[in-house]
Amino acid sequence: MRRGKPNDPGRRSRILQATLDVIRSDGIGAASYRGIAAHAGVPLGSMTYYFPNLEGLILSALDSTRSDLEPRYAAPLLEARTRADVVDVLVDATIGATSPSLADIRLYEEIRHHGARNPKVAAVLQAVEDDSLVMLNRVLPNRSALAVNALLWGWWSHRLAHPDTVLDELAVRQAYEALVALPASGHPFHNKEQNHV
Amino acid sequence: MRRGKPNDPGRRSRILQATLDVIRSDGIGAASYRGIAAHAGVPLGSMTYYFPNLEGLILSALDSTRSDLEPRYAAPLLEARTRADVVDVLVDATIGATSPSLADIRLYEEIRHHGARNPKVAAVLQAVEDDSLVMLNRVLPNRSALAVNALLWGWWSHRLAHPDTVLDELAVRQAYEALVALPASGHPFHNKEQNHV
DNA sequence: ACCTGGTACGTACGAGTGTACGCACTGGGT
DNA sequence: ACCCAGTGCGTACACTCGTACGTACCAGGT
Repeated sequence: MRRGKPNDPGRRSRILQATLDVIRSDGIGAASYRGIAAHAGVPLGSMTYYFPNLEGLILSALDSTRSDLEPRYAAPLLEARTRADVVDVLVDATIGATSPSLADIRLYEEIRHHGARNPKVAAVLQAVEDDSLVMLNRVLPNRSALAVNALLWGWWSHRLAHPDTVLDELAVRQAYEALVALPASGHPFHNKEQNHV
Repeated sequence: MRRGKPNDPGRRSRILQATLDVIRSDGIGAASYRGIAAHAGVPLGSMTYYFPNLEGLILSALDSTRSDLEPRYAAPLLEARTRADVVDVLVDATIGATSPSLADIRLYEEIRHHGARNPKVAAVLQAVEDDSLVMLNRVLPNRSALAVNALLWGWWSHRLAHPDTVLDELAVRQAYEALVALPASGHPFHNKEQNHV
């Protein structure tokens, strides 16, 4: 065993990755120094060296998911021109190609779950949500953005609770169409534009 | 200390209640035999006597929330005559008088959270969700019911993630109105009825 | 050639956990 | 009067956990 050398340079990030893996598969509650160390193939002493306390490690790992989430619908949303395009992006993010895997949804669930009690995690959670709302606000009236954001999480959460059933695409699509067509705040006139069914 | 006597007859249910209290305030992860025993004012030995293992205790406690959840909008929903009534009930269940407290939402969160990993809890979770969907299906087309159910949870979850901000009632109402007005499956005709803005 | 500061890690401690187990005590049957 | 099944509980064991701490090792300065 060789000590002292400026060893494995990617070790720190490997630990972070292993932390996310463990959280994804077994939850934050199962994220122990020893378990993560075994998963990452590093000795226990390395863990406390790079991350002096466990909470810091977990927070770093959770925070690193922010950059994973953003591209989920950031790019497609910016390209969306009509409201029908926006609906397509949302449907896709809910059940299509750009939608998260069940493991990823579980990971978001972990963040929400711990955010409800731990203020530091709550900050991460709000940051993620705000990123998402900012994206939506660029292409939707504010009320719609809020509702769409809530519904998106509702669908994901539904998938998690019913892993064996698949959501009907038409039901998902029509719901988004209805929300996207909501009038902007303060101006409850009927909008006339491009949401063909 | 008096032993042997058929003691406190309500002890078993007091333990269950204390379990829910602990879970509500500190989460399932903090639900230990010793902590619950202290909270309920019973000795540790009583815990393992009434509930030989911890998982059984937690499952029993979670399952007992089913009867608390149902009346949340069961009765009002059955009285709803028009779709506008349904919207009122939903808005109320989201942010109004019949809406759950943050502590209760946290409790549902706990159930969802553990349901994603523990099959027994998943069964409890699906039962609760199915109860809810059955209620909604009585007064709404099936597609609407699914979307409404997802959105309701989305709103609640939003409240949990943003405890300091209050949801705008009009935004909530309009979103439900849009979903409630969705066409029934297979018949995408425009509906003509009573959803005044 | 010696020292020194920093990196990497092995180990041990104290706190907390679920659960097994055995003893104390009782009310009812004989 | 005795016994005994069953209820209620105190205690201890085996284990896991986060973290503190000492030590081995190396590069670079003097």
